[in-house]
Amino acid sequence: MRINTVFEALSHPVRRQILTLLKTRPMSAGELAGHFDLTKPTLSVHFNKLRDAELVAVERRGTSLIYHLNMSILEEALSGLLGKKDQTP
Amino acid sequence: MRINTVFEALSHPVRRQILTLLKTRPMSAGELAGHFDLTKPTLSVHFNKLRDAELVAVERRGTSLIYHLNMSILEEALSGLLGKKDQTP
DNA sequence: CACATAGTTAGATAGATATCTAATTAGTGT
DNA sequence: ACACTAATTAGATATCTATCTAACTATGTG
Repeated sequence: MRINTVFEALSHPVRRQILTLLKTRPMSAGELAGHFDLTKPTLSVHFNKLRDAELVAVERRGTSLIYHLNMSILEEALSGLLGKKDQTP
Repeated sequence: MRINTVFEALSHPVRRQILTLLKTRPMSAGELAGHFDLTKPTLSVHFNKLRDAELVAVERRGTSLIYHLNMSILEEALSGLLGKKDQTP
């Protein structure tokens, strides 16, 4: 896990919005793109950065690519900043 | 709290390192600058971004400016991304 | 196989970010 | 008032980031 890659990925509002959208359920690239006033190639670049950070995982389903949220990386990165190694609640 | 400002501030490794240094104790601008291979003006810009995001607070002590960590903003921003409004442990 | 659909990659460009040197402000002491 | 130290702001520049259009890849269907 590249902590720098994770925080860079989180630094753009569109990418955080994508993560928020994926909190409800997995979505295809096209469906996600429909929520923004940006072209598909632009969104595709954002998807790549999220994937590089492992904040999302991809699964092909026919012609569609389905993006899934990966919460655990988010938690890892944050606990890295916030505190000690093991902080059992 | 500008969530965007907070995440932008967190996106640079030097700024995250500054926060980590401040976890142990408050430090002056000069002392913080000593930990990096960058000029003071450059660090000063980083301090400003952290202050804008309210991730740190400043207190003047004689000719020195002492920077303090403000954990709560970090937690707020993160819980905003991670989950529901109130997630009492 | 030809075509349509979903999505990505490539290349170009405008705008934002990080960094430096030089100049400025603020506080302390002589 | 002057000099000294700590730190900031200003201005310039190099690099990085986001975005677009155009071209390409992959999958499914008649």
